[in-house]
Amino acid sequence: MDAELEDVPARQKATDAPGKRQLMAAALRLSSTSRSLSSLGLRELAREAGLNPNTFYRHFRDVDDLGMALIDDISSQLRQPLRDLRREAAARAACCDLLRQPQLFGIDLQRGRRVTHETVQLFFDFVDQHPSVFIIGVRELHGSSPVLRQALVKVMDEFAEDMAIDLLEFNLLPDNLDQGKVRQISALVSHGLFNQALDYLAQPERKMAIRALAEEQIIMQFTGAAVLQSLGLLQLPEN
Amino acid sequence: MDAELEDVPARQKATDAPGKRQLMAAALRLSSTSRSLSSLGLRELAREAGLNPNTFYRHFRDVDDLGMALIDDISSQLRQPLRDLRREAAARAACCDLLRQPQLFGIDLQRGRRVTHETVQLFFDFVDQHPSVFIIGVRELHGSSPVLRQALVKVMDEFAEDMAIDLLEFNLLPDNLDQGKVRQISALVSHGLFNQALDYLAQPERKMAIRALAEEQIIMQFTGAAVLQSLGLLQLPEN
DNA sequence: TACCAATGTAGACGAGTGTATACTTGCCGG
DNA sequence: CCGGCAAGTATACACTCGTCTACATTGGTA
Repeated sequence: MDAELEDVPARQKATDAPGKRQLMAAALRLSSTSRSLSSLGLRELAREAGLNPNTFYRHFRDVDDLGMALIDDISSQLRQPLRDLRREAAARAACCDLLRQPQLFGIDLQRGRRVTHETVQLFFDFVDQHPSVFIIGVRELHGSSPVLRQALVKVMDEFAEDMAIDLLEFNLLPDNLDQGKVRQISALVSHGLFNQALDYLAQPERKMAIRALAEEQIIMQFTGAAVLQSLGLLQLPEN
Repeated sequence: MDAELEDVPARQKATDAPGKRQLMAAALRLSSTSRSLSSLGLRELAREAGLNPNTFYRHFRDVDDLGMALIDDISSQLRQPLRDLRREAAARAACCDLLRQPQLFGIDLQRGRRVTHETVQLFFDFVDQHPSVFIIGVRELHGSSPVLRQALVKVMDEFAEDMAIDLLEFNLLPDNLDQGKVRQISALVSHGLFNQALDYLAQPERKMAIRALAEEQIIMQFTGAAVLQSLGLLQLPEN
């Protein structure tokens, strides 16, 4: 039944009490198959974790509190690994062709497509390896708890921020696109990717198609942005 | 307190029993301020509607059933009006300049931007007038009930389909973009718009910025698609 | 050794929930 | 006028929920 495993690396969790870890794991398990985290009962969680209902009180104030702890955990599981992998991939793609060949409006399409491809594959591989994390994350991102929403938006924006930094560092975009605009477009791309993660997991038979679609969507956005910027027609709002 | 009103036009609802209407209205009211629809209690609904709990059984099997009825209603409230408004706007934008001036890769940027602008304004005006509908819709779109999810995806895809038809009819895209690709891009745009509707409602102070951002995102996508297609570099998956 | 804080358990309380059965009311066709 | 039917109500039962108070076990530390 439980073939996921989802090896929880337990960075700082090692210092946490076992009950706390079990409760968080139970929340992840339940919310991926059952309903949204906010609607999970304190007792339901404890039952799934094989603990006494009152043990919950020892570690969390309420379910939202557990949600925040879970998001902190998710964030630390996601950000650094994904970032490392992406930088590695970008470097790999960059070293293969030392000569930049900007074909179009200052954008090097071949290299951009290769980096995009690697990034997208990386992202969805990660989704495949941590399905519950993304299911609960995207669910709560559109859920009813403002606290969790805000925390998750922050996670996504950090991801976008990392992406923007890489894009600038590896000169993947035309020079006339300033930092702010790169950041905004990265945010759009990031939001898009996370949203598609749910469809990706819900429709295993379309996995490859969704990957390709996401990839093409990103290419379209960056190409469009570069072209419009070159023509002086890009009108992004300041905030 | 309840300054929304959201004048429910009640197309076919007029034939429905008053209790049924009250229950659906209550669901809309509750799920926009409180939690997700799936986690609403049968009794909670009835209480909000000022009815006996058992009245619920007269009209619905369970909460998901009510959700489906609600979505049917939402769909009929949304599709035709939005479509009419959009066609009207497109016609208005088209008649102003009879001469097409394809500036770039077969795309008429000025006209495209104008139509996009009108469409986006229309859409978000609609969101402003029916906030609860969009809150509950987007919530359940990422929610836990597969039935509701599927129904809502259908609504969004119908919206995309209408948009694609208009795009083709008004020749807003380069001729070399075949119907399938227009449909796919429309789907991407549609999904993007609906997803942004939640942020839009959650952050009233950023409403104008979100509108502008959505607009620019659409322009970027279509521009990118047109440019890539012209270069023979558009690689959308068949499905 | 004795204390103590952290962790987990036990049992019980009132409130709220989904559901079943049975009852009332208003309406409409014959 | 009457019988049936749909809509809504009343009451009751078993269950789950969040929370409270009290108790047991552990490990470290003074």
